[in-house]
Amino acid sequence: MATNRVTLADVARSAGVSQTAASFVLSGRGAEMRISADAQERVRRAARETGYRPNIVSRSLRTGTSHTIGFVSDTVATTPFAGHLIWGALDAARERGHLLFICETEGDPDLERELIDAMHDRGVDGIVLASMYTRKITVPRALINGPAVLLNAVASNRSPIPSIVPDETDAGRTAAGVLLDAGHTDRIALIGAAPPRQTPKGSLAAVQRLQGIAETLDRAGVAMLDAIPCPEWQPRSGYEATRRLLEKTTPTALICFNDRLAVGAYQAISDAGLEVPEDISVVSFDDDLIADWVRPGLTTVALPHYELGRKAVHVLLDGGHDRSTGADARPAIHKIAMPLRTRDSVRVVAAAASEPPPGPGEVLGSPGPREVLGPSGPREVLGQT
Amino acid sequence: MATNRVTLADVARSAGVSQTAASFVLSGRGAEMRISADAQERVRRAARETGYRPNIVSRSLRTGTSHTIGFVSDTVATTPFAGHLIWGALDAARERGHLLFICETEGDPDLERELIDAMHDRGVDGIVLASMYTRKITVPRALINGPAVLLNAVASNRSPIPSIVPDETDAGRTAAGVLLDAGHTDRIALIGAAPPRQTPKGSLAAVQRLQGIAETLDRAGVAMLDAIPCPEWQPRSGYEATRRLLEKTTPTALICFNDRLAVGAYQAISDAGLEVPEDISVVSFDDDLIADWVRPGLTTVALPHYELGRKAVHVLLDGGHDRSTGADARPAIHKIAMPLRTRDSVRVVAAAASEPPPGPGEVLGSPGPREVLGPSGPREVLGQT
DNA sequence: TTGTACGCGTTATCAG
DNA sequence: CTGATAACGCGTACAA
Repeated sequence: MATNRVTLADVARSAGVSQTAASFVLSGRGAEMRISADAQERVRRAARETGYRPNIVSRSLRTGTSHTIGFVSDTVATTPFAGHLIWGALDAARERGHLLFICETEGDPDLERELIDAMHDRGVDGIVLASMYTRKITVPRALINGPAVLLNAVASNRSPIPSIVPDETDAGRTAAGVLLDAGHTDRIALIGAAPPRQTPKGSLAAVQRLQGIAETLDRAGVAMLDAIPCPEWQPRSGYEATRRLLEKTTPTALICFNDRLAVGAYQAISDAGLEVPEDISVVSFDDDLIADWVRPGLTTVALPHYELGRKAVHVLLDGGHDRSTGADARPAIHKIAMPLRTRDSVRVVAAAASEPPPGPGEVLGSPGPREVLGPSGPREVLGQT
Repeated sequence: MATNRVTLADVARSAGVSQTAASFVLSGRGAEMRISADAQERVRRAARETGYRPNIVSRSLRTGTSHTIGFVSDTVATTPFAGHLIWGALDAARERGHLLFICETEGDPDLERELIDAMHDRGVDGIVLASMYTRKITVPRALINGPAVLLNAVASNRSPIPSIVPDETDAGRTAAGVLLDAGHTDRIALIGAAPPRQTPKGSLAAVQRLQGIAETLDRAGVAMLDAIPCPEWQPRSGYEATRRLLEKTTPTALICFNDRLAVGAYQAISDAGLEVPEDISVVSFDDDLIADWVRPGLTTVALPHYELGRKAVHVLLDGGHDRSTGADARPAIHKIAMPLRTRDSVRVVAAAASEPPPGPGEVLGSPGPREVLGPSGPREVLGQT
């Protein structure tokens, strides 16, 4: 395969010690094994000078650990937005000395099984099964052949595999809280609130976001003005829904169930001769690229893709010590906070306790802490020529 | 690592033959070794029923081939557009029974070396070193430890490593040809044509596209009206350049050096009270996502990312038998055709030989065949909720 | 303190 | 036609 590598035996010979001694020294157990300081030094020098690198393949065969993780996604790998999932996983893996096998199943269960098996054949230490959008999935049988975590997904069937998902319910609370904090205690409408049945297959965002919103609004004693369902979470649907809404009533704030719906809402609001945020405040979810393109910038609760990816490999690598938690140990579901990205689409209605300059929103004390920004924002996305 | 796998020894025992026999049968050399048909059948049945899968790690240790490829990119992996590079590589690898290690160097040479070494440690069969945009790179020393190809890049130093790049020169010919074919024999201006020095670090697109354009225009005997350089290939620069151009002259067609420049040009044209393509035709390069968003749709010569990715792993896997081509065997540079994506930004000026309905452009016989569309257009890109 | 020997799961050589 | 046996590179009981 390569220009002949130097092996541990080479190093040992070159240092004038046994292979065992060399092995102990290089794995840091030299002192423990009471190898002479002189011999240790000779081994290290030989290793350095010959450019010795341990052969992970053979080590893997012996120890069963390959410092390798499989990342199996439905289509996330080469998708513009959710590619940040991979970014996080990649960074976390590298920090811990692991490499990632990455592949896509294109939603094909057969291909999925084939790829998972192919990874097990290569002795991966575990598999991250990732979904492009947060949803319930049926865990493929092939996964039981080794450690695994579900990324951006939860198991619909009973399964001992832990999940990493965004905290959508809390995101709902955050979104509603932003409006409350800005003094909107009335005339709040929802765009995209759909009954579970009309929601993308297995999607969790719809119900959980709604739950968080409803809970927060209830607690504050404000009633929803209206809620228009949108089976398709695309700009066009958002536009239609908002148009219908504006025909029958006059909201002062909108919570759109994702940014693409919000873009449609922007357009409908504009068509109606109204302005964001002067006439209608808009808050949304995802922090899609467009959230920063539209004018005024869209205040939105961000999907923490990068952080999700990181967490997935951490849980995968540190996992295994949580199956003892009680007899009926349910699979752990790790919820990752969805940080608020404050932009300019929310108007402050009532004067409140704190400083006005740092943009609208972000004021009054509503139940629970409110996340802002967070350290996980990944790098810029570039063009291609 | 897993629920104990079934090994070749298990299969042999279960079939009542020696491990050697089992190995031969399962590697298809049973007949050649004249194993009894009966024994062969028993082995195959045992393998099937026990769900035997060969352990690639141990096989790799023995044979030195891991059915694994390393894909090292600067930042292409999670980039919206050029992620298609990976898509192509992934598909091609899977078709040939290989899995991909994917990682990113973020342009850091130390990290790059570390990752390449980590892959060699894991016995990869070869490494694809990918760049986000086509350019010259200095080949990292670590690559010499095994087979490799350069993807979307060529070596600036002398190096025996083959390259896969888009055929930018021919793309230039194509772009110019589109205008010629549509009857534009006059008043053609260039937006983004920059002297090599002002071009993004090591970028090849600028010079090669220009060369192809110039060559084709020359051959047709048409002189360029003007050429405005744009050191930054971004919409803003395209806007400025086009504005300046329109202040001093009146082109009837623009060749923009990429789609982002073209978007800026659209805006400047609109600001000047003119229309595309009625007043000014526009043709461009890349087939960026926006090319299909803007109205009218932008006719552009596409970067064949998917095809590039495919070709890279093919060359990597089939390579090795091309070092014998003469004594001074230069590294092969594989140029991948850039297909034309015909949309609505080019007006047909002169009536010509062929059918008018199928959109503008795509008519007269100009030197050489003109690529259209091509089978490599990958899948749709989706949202995230 | 150091060296010997065995095994991880395969493939490959070489006598029977 | 088949069955021992070695080897790939490394880790580690065990013996010296």
